[in-house]
Amino acid sequence: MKTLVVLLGPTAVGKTELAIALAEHLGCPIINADSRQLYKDLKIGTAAPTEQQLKRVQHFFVGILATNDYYSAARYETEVLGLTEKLFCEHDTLLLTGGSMLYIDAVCKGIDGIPTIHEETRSLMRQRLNDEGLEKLAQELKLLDPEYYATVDLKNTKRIVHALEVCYQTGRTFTSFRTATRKQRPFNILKIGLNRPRAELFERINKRVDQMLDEGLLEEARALLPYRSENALNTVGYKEMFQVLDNAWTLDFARERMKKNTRVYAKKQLTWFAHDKEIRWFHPDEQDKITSYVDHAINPSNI
RNA sequence: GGUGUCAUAGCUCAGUUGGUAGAGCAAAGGACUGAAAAUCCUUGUGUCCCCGGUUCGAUUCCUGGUGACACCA
Repeated sequence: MKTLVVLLGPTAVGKTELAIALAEHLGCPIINADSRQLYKDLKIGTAAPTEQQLKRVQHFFVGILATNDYYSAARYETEVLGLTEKLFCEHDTLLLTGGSMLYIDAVCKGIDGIPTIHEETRSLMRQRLNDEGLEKLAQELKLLDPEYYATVDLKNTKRIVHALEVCYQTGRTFTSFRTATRKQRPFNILKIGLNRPRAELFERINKRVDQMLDEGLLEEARALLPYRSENALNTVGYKEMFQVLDNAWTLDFARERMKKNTRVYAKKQLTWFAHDKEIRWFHPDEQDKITSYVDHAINPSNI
């Protein structure tokens, strides 16, 4: 039986290095599950694997997108499943690693087939939001999809607008697409979570932000300035750098905001992962424990 | 050594004409289905420096102590 080992955890916990060690141990490639490392020009700010690391183990889904490429969790699901089908012909085990919660769930559990919204619908709704306001759109959603209206967070613009977009484009309720059924996968999934005591994690985050700035994050961001409105750049680190480039913030202020926002992000990741009872948690220093856990899980008779 | 000012949340501070207190930052908790590093929600009990005194009641007023800072010697 084939196994997909999923190595996950909050940002800066130490996934990349451990993933490479584990992949070398298993003799398998790595599939990236970090939604921002997909973009080829977001290197420093996403702590993407280095050239050297990429040489040690074959990586997939790293640096495959241009900054203005559209992408989504659903597309990721499809593409990763396609890739695993091929790779499992040559490997019994594959390693998926990253911290994008929704992307990981999309691969492991699947997400519902909600249609992609056309650009004209999208810009129309954006315009209406601008002209009419959230309150009015929410009332409209109440008429078109009362069931979703009853559960949606009424202050969350994105959710309300997206549900309306789906209603208008398809002529069906948004709810009718939301089956929340778990899809079966033709392989086993073994989830390994990496975590550290909060103080230790935050210390690493703070240090890594300083390191990113030393490595030239500001220049990386400057080069991306023409694309600043792209979703790919709605990302911790780049947002703060743009404030500096606008002369709105000092570099030191941006540095502190970046640290704070990264900490908040790490906390969100942990909140999400906490619900997943399939995850077996380890400290990143417990490499031996992790490899023997994986070895045993992959082939129980082997120990 | 003398005089003065200050001591309140993890930090910087506000405040209580005496009825045990609140901002910013930091932090904590949560939601999440085709933009997810996104988007959105919630959360402030702390020996009000310490020992006494006055008072029905002191973080607030008073004596003393301790510490910090400033000025004068």
